[in-house]
Formats: sequence, C-alpha cells, structure tokens
Amino acid sequence: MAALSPLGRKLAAWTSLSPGELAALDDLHTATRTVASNRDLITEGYKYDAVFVLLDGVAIRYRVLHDGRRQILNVVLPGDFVGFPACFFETALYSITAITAAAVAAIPFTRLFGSFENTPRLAATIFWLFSCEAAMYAERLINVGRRSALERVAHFLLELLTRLRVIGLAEEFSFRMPLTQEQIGDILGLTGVHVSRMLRRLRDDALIAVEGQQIAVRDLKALSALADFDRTYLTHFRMSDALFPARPGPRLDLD
Amino acid sequence: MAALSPLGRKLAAWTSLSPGELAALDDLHTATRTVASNRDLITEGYKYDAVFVLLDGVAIRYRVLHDGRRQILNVVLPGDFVGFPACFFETALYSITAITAAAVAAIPFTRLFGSFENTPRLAATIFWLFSCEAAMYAERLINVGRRSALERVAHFLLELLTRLRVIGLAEEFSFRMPLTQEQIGDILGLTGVHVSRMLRRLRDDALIAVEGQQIAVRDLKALSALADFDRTYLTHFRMSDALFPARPGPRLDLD
DNA sequence: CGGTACATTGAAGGGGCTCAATCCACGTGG
DNA sequence: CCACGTGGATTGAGCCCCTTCAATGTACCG
Repeated sequence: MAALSPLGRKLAAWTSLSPGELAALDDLHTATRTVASNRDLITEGYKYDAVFVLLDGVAIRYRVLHDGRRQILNVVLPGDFVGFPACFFETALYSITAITAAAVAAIPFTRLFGSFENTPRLAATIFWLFSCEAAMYAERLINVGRRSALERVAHFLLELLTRLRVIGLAEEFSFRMPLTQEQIGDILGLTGVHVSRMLRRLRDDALIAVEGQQIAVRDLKALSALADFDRTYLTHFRMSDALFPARPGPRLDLD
Repeated sequence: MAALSPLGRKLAAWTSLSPGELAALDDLHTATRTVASNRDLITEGYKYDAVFVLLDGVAIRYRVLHDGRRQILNVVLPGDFVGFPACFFETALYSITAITAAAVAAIPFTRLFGSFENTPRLAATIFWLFSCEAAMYAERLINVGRRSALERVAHFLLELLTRLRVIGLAEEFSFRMPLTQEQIGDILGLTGVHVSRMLRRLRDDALIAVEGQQIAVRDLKALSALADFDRTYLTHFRMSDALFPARPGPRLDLD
C-alpha cells in the first residue's frame, strides 16, 4: 500500500472507509498537473468537465466586486476539492488561484459518476466530502456575520490549525501561515491593517506566538473559548454511517 | 403528467432534463410530512438517515452562538433541500426551523444512492442541486463580508425575488416577504433596527415600494447596480451539460 | 543600493450598534 | 365596545469598532 494522499488522510480521520476503499478513491484521478504560484486553477467564466483534487500547495477561491473589493470564499488545502461548486455550472462561478506552487489531480465527471454504479459507498463518501465544503462555507458565514474581529481571527487560526493537522501539515500547536494578513482580511471581511492589530492583541494576551510565518497557539483553551470553537471543527465533521446502505441501517422514522 | 412540484419547476428552469427525468426525481420521495410554524425540521445534534425536500412553506437554517447571537445561514424555499449539509454528519450541524406551516418529503439515503446505479443523469442532477446550495452560501458570504448594509439589503431582496420567481411564487417585480426585519438582519449580519433604516432609504430613493409584507421593486436596474447583482443569480446557475456523460462530451484537456 | 511586498502603528472619521421611546396591527378577554 | 398585551416596525441620540489614510520599518531580491 502506497503512502496515503492528503485526501486519504482526511478520509481516514473522519470516515470508516476501508484501506481498499481509500485506494479506490485515489484511483479516480487521471492526469495530474502542476501549477506555479499566482496562476489560476479555475477561471471564472470558463467551462469545465472535471473537478480536481489539490495534492500539494495552497489555493484560494474568491470573487472580486466591480470596485475591487475582494472576498475570499475558502482556502483550499491539500486533500480538498478544487472546483466545487464552481465547475458544476454552465460557466465557472469563481476563480481559484494557487498562492503557492501547487499540484492537482483531475477527476472527470464521466469517471466520477461512472464510479457510482459499482461502488455506492464511494458516492456517499463524495457527497459527504462536498457536504464538508458546504459546511465550511457555513462556518465562515457565521464567523463573518456574527463575530467580532478578534473572535474572527482567533477562529480562523484554530480552523487552519485543525485542518492542517488532519492532513499532517501542522504540529500539535503550531503551523506555517500560508497567507498574508491582507488575504486573511479578505477571508474574514476585514482590512489587512485590522488583522495586524488583532494578531498583535492575541500576542499581547499570550494566546498565540508569532515568528515570521510560523504561528503557535500558546493557550488553546482560552483561544477556543474566545472563538467559540469547540462545537464545530473538532468532532462534528465525522461522516454519518447512515450514508452507507450496505450496513443494516436504522429505519426511517417519520413523526 | 401531474403538475410540477417546486423542485420540478426549479429543474425545468435551470437544466435540460426531460419530463420523464423530472418525474423520476419526484419519485424519490417516500413519506411526506407537515410541520407547524416554529417547529424544527432538523434539530442540531440529532442523527438522520434521509434528506428532505421542502414542498411548501419557508424555513431557516441557523446557528446560535453561546451568547445568543444568531446567524441564519440560509432561507429554505419550496424546492430546496432541507438537510444539506447538516444531515450528512454523525450528528446534524445545524437546526432548520419552519417559519410558516410547511410540508416536506423525505428522500432516504438508501433510496438516494440506490437511484444512482440506474440513472447517472439523476446523480449528476443531485450533485448540481447541492452545488447550488453551496453557491448560495458563497454568495451570502460575499454579501456579508464585503458589502455595505444598504448593498446587502438590496442584494438580498433581489436574491429572494429571483428565487421565488423561479418556483412561481412571485410576480415579475414583487413578492411577499416571509421574514421579519430582525430575521433579515440575522441573515445579513446586521441588526433588525439597521435593516429598517436601509429599507427606509431604498424606499425614499424610490428603488422599492413596501406595503405591509408586500415588496415591490420599482427600479430594477438601479437596484441591481447598487447590489452588483447581475452576474450571480440570473444566468450563471444553469447546470453544465458536461455533467451528463450520456452525451458525447468534449474531451478533458490538460495542457 | 534601490525597489517591491508585507507588517506595524498612529490619528481621524464614519458606519452600524445599543439603548430607548413611540407607533401600529392584531388578537384576546373583560 | 374598549382595555390590554404582544410582536413587529420606526425613528432618534450617542457611542464604539473598524476603516481610511498615512508614515515607518523590515525582509528579500534584482
């Protein structure tokens, strides 16, 4: 068995797929492609007949308004899908740009849907993966809509730490921040200037430590409390086993 | 052929499914259930083995933070899925509450994934429908993260008008607002008080007219320009025909 | 050495919030 | 019929969080 891909590691952490099933998922890839930093993986307005899985690097999905304001919708990490939901429409709804050198693997739609006939558990898994993407949007919406700037930054740091740890790209309490402060601002609906101030405050309060791009969480408990972080990313993203029709599932109960 | 369900109307507007395929999708429903106003359709923390389709009424998906702040993630209209992404996790991530009397139809996971074996076009369609849900989150995130209060309210009114028209529940320029101003605030990351002020301003500027719950758009062009609305909901949600492997699709091109 | 990109910090202004009073529509029971 | 309560909408006054504008510092790189 080869070493697990980032996607495989993610699935191993949050699902009960067998090693064979994990391998089947990695088999969906056809060609892989490398992309330089600052190049588009998906370009708004174009048409696609595949989704992609990010194997390596970091990308951002974003939209710019007519006057230049930018909202970053999501940070794409290794193991995440590139092109959901953008690729499913007549023309892609958003651009996705690599912010480091990156590598992606293509999964053509034909192959994706074809695989469902043989392996329904795979279909369920892909649905769940897409649910995760949608749930991350929802979490971000809560963050931006109803939290203060300090809470947003704290929450974002914890989200990134958690996601990077799952795919083996972070230590227990520290990670390398792949984004500039202005990009963090565009994620959180803030200005880069204010992100700087909030990071400063988190440092002054000894909740985090910053050394260059390296960020270390110094007081996980206090930071989680500040960000109201407990309920979301840590335990609740596990895939429901009700998605697997193979097992004798509980009956549907209506009223 | 029976009259189309709200879901059927939505699909007819944005996809190229045949009448037979539309009927097959409606066939996925098993039991239907009616729910009184202010009752949960999905309760956070519980486990489910089905998704639901809203047949009638209006519901909201939301999360409350520990101190009572609430963010409404989405407004669920007839034809929308209830339970994506909440139901795909070990325990539901969000609550979904009916804000009017409502009716839902259940689609058990077993039935959903089972249908993929026979009809791959159905699988593609469901993927696309979920993409729409995710895209609406993304649009809302842009709205909340990077637009002023006035722009947010304008955008939301146009979004609602568009969505209601697709399912035949709005006139060309007017509709009945199913939400209170405080609920609108919880969607847009504002206070109800401020929503009132912004509606007042839109009225003073003759962009909209309000009579009780009835809202009429008086100057579509100006309102769309204010909200930067053109590119999103109107044309771009069409399903890509690349999702249909039946047709001889274009080849995947990787450099 | 100069140029670029990013981070940091200060001062001032404004957009949205908080608190509060008032109004209105509606339902309920005396 | 009116008194009363309730939920929602409206409007005002004051404040604070975040933005804007700007200057400075710093690392990196041609």
